[in-house]
Amino acid sequence: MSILDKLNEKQREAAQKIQGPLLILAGAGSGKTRTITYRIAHMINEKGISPYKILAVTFTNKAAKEMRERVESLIGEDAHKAMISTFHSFGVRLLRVYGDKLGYSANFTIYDTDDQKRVIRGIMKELVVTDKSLTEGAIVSIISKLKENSVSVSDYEKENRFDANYKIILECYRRYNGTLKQNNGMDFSDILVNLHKLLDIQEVLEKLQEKFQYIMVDEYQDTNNIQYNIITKIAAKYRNICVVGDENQSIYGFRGANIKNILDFEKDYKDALVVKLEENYRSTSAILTAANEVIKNNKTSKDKNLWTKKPQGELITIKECSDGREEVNYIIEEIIKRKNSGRSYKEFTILYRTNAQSRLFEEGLLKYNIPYKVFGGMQFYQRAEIKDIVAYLTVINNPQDTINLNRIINVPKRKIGDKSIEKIRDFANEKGISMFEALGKGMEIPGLTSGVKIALDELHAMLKDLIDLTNEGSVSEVFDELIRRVGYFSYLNSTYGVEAEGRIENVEELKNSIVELEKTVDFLTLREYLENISLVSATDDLEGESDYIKLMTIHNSKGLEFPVVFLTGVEDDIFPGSKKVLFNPEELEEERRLCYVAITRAEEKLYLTYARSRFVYGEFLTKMKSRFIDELPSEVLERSERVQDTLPKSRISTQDKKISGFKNIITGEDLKKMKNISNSPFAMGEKVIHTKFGLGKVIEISEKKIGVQFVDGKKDIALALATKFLTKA
DNA sequence: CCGAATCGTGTTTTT
DNA sequence: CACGATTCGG
Repeated sequence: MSILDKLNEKQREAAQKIQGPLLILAGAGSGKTRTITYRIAHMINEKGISPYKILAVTFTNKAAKEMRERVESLIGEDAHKAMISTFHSFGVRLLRVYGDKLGYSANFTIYDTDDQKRVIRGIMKELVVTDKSLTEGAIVSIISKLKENSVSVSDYEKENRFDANYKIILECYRRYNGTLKQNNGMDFSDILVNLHKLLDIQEVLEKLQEKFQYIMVDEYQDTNNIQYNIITKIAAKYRNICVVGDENQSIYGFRGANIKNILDFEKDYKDALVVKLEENYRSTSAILTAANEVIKNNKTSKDKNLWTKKPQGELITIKECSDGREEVNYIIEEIIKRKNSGRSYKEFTILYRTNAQSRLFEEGLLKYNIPYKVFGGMQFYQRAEIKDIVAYLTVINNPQDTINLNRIINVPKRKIGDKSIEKIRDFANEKGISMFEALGKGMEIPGLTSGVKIALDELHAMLKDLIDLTNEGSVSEVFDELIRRVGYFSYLNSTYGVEAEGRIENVEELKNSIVELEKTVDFLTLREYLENISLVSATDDLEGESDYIKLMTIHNSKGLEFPVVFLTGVEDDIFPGSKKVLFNPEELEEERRLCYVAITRAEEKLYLTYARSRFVYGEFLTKMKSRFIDELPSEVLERSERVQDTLPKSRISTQDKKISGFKNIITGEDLKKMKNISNSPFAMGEKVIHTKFGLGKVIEISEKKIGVQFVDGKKDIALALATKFLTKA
């Protein structure tokens, strides 16, 4: 009897190969995670390998967590002794320990994309960049790419290129790195860059090689060059490296993932054992046939064909809709139909290419009172009020962090404007102290009014008290004290009016999440907490308990599976996306892999929908169905094309235009109505539907406006416009 | 220094 | 269209 008895033959072959290089090509739904977790369990329990010697790297926290839990269920406590972690958390852990060798102190800040943009924006101002074609976002992504391809500032300088913006980008890159270093901060790429730098230190490298003698990398097709280098270096001594992946699911090229890493593994390790897992346990054969056919069109696809013992199952439905609204209605009808015949909401998932597409669905679902949850998109942590609080906490954790200090120095308003900030900065530079220290010496700073000086003094004292509090208090205590001392809620109330309530709720939700987190560990330090929130991802909190429909991008759906999947907006220019794709065969292949990922999420039933016309960029565009639809084999398809429009086309479109297109244009008719309105058209407590915010309830009526509570907050609507946006529910 | 109005710009995908 | 950034008047 062995743990491995529960695996199929191929899976077992892979799990038994402990020594030497191993490549597992695992098709979608082929029991990849199962194979890895059993392999780890087998190594520890049956081969006597110390769990401390095992390093397993994944891309998302969710995957790491799942892997840990599944190993634990097989062998118990020992599972936690193995290092099962994401690339980034692994890097951060090591850098907390060894970062001083690279000039960082252990409390370094992790900067997200928004922070990066802010820094670049500042630098561009300094450099007086006039070229409008250069956005901070573009520069941020260029810098990230450079970093993840191990091109340092001096390497880039040596390239000495002649493109128009080269010099500007080079200078941005240089100053950006300087700024981050000065602030004791790292961006996501720096975590990898610095981890890689650590490995150049012989003593550290040897230590790690000796510690992690058995290495596993999940989703290997998504590794970028620097991740590849990191893994290669650590594995170089013992060469016990097992990588798992599927070249057909490489969908992160835009962020530097290099599909060659997996394609060339056999060249890198000539003695590698290659195991292909092709039996799929997830989907019906109709779905697999479709997936196989689509991916065949890719040249980079290795020879691999998914098969299943399952029957064909339901055909795949292709639905043509006249526009986005009909697409929504159709999907809702199908959901209701299937719900009535026994399915529950949580079995349905709506997938789309871009986050912006979620809106229409949200409106529709709200209207029909169908519970749903959107994953990803505008994230909780990106909301202004949350970012404010997190910025405060970040400064408390790392007072050297001037970038976050700048964010909150005048929030709430303390009369410290741009001019004053400049003076403080100059003073700090001159004295060679940090900006935080300068706050404490406000009285000595020339050119400030006395009011500002007092404000600085108070701010400094407050932050200092809070820093002291972190030594004895828990994160939630610091949090409460912060809110109280800052007077944050009254700030929200005075600046956001009726909208404040929702924002206060968000802050409270943040507090709750801290309390929840604190329950799971002995003692949560502020540093650990901040690290935790900067490394979480969109689907990390996906739990299967509650009964709601899931909405997410295809990217976010990777690694997940759902009984019924609606793949929406399958139109040229949306999926495959932008026109650039037409000219770039590599990008088209990536889009096709994305399509493959989407199809293979479905277990039992798959729908593909597209619209003949869609409202984008503020106007109606005529759309063509995606080329991917033509790549599907017709024997597994069922077309649900409308035979005939029940309403004349023109009427449909003008109606729609009225609702979503020109809702802000007021006609003579409306003006007449406005004059006649003497009272609110809606009663207190009445349920209403807003064209944009969906279902809401009237909770306030005044002379000029009515206040409506929507799901994501309270909004004010001018009485004169109320009938235009609102209808009775 | 602050708030309001205006102008301009932007759309993949995310650890 | 919708958001953010810039600009102007107080």
